Amino acid sequence: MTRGPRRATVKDVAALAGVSPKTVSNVMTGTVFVRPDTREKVLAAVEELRFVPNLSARSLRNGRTGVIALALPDLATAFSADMVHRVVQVAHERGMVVLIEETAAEPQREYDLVSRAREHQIDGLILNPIRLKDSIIVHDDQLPPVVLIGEVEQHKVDRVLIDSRQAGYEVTAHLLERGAKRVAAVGGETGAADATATSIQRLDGYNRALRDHGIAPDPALEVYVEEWSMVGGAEAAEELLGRDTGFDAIMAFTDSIAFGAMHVLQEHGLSVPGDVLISGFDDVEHARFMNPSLTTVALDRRAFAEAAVDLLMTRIEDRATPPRAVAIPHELVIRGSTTR
Amino acid sequence: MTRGPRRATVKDVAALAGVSPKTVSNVMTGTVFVRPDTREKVLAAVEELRFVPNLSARSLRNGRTGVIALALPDLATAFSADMVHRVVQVAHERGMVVLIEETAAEPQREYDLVSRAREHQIDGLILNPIRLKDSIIVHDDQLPPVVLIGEVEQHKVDRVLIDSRQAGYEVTAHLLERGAKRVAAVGGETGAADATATSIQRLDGYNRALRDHGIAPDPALEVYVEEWSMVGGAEAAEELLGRDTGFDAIMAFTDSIAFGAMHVLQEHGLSVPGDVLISGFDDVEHARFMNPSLTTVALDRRAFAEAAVDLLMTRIEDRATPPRAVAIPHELVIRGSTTR
DNA sequence: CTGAAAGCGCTAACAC
DNA sequence: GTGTTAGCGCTTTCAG
Repeated sequence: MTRGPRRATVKDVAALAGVSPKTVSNVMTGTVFVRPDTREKVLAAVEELRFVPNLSARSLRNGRTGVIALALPDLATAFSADMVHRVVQVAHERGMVVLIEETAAEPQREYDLVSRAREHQIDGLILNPIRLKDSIIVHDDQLPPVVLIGEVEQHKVDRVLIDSRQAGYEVTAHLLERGAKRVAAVGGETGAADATATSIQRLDGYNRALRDHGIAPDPALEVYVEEWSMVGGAEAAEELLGRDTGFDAIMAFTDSIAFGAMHVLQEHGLSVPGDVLISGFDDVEHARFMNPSLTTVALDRRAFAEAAVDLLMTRIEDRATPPRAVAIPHELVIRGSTTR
Repeated sequence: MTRGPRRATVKDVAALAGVSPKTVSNVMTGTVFVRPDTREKVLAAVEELRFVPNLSARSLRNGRTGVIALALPDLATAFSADMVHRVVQVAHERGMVVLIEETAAEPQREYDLVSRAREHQIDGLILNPIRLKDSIIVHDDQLPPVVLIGEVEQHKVDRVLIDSRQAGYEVTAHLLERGAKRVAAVGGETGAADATATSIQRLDGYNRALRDHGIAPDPALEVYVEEWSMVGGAEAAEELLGRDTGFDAIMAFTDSIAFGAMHVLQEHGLSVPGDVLISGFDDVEHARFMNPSLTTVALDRRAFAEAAVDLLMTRIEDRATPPRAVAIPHELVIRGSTTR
């Protein structure tokens, strides 16, 4: 390995500025007051030597790296993209940088991240768990600072959540009130072995809405989608069409699922919203730009990211703080896909 | 700051296993052969102490962190999301982790990243420059390992590119051959102060295609889009409709622009592809799922990410290697938006 | 193949 | 306010 020219160190700067290394350190970190003229001398030396502090050394000393990790199941989804975008922005405002990890392809990685966080030299972790069972969190006695995002049922760890149960209720009720009689729920199944809290809660809201409107649930209207993507949504729609259930609305568990489903319906000559009403979840940017635009559940993702980062930073500061949960409010955004 | 229990160190492991720290190190890094029984003893001690090596210390010693940065203008776009996804996957396969940075909101950051990479303790940087002028790269004598991605005109640095000029030619020709007479180019303008290499090349291909088909370019058909997003595309379409140019096709510089434009046209009661043909660039996943699906220029993004990561790793290994450019082939994918 | 000692660059603790 | 000393945890000499 070829290396560049040797870097200047605090010692070099100190020598040139005629001060001690500690003073250089004080100037660089800015935590202690330094007399202006000394400060100037140091800065001049820093400039001349193009001194850049070595963060590895600093981390080794003070135990903090200024790096947090964001671990999401699938980075290719619009929701993930937006989360990455927001978290990177917020973290940067707080003086931290963000390491990205993807967990869906390799479930073991989720566990690995939690248990070996320190190896990766991250100060903390924001995790959207999919396979992570409570046991992993609970059984590990020395967790790194972790914030869970999503609809996790887990009370020992900081988390940011939305009330998916209520949201699921609201969209379903909206579909029903717009005249739908046979609303399909497209996403996870409560019964599935890997049922996520998200699935369970959204489906629960859906079922309660049906009940409140005097409609009996029909298992044929519940479609399981393995991958919550457009491809998954498309497959689910084909499945649904094959079942011949006479559905007249789709309550999709994510916008991506809704997009995929809508595409297939339209390919089959069905009109949205003429023949079938469709709703999504997340309000990703595409929702506004589809044809028709998509009714969906929106949440303030900036607030979501801020809550996650801030919870994490508090936890990093004080590992003993009792776990907190922050709920981000949601809002039903009604658009063309449910407006005839 | 509250801390967890003290972590085990190589020393502790060495003591428990009855060997020297160096042997522990040898076992952990796996670079040297260690006698199986010694190895076992060490591993047992590692297990018992739940020893996790401290990467800051390791970095401090060997100058490498195993972290690369990926800096993109806007993380919220589908193209970015997919790049993040791929780069994280490839990097992970190569044993590296990825730090994400966003540059558009704060152009200074681009310079900062290049010039202060070492401070951030990254081994190298994959950068999709937008504002970065050649001067910054050229003038800095001690660059960190950098790979530029996109259509950068820059021969002193490793880069991964696609032949946007040729691709621009091909889509435009396709539009023309499908009967369009008045093709609008929606993206950047060559004349704009911040014209990017991407704009220049795509527009150049567009102009050459027009010429080869005996059509005179019309400045009224060139629409500048500041933000290459759906919102930007929507605004551009409004602008184009306002200009009353009698356009019958849109060659959008990205899929997102195309989506935004298509939405507006359809809102105005125009049919795609009936009244207007539309094409995009990038082949993001949504392209297939729009209504109609979008004709676009596809490139193998997995190959793109692999090329970027591999160039970077080679550069990290040997700073003296002459700069290389890898071209990723593209392909015109014809879909509903140009099929009547 | 394994051990001992030195030091990567920085800052916490303590002097002054 | 600033200097001195020591050491964070690891790996690289260099011996053996």
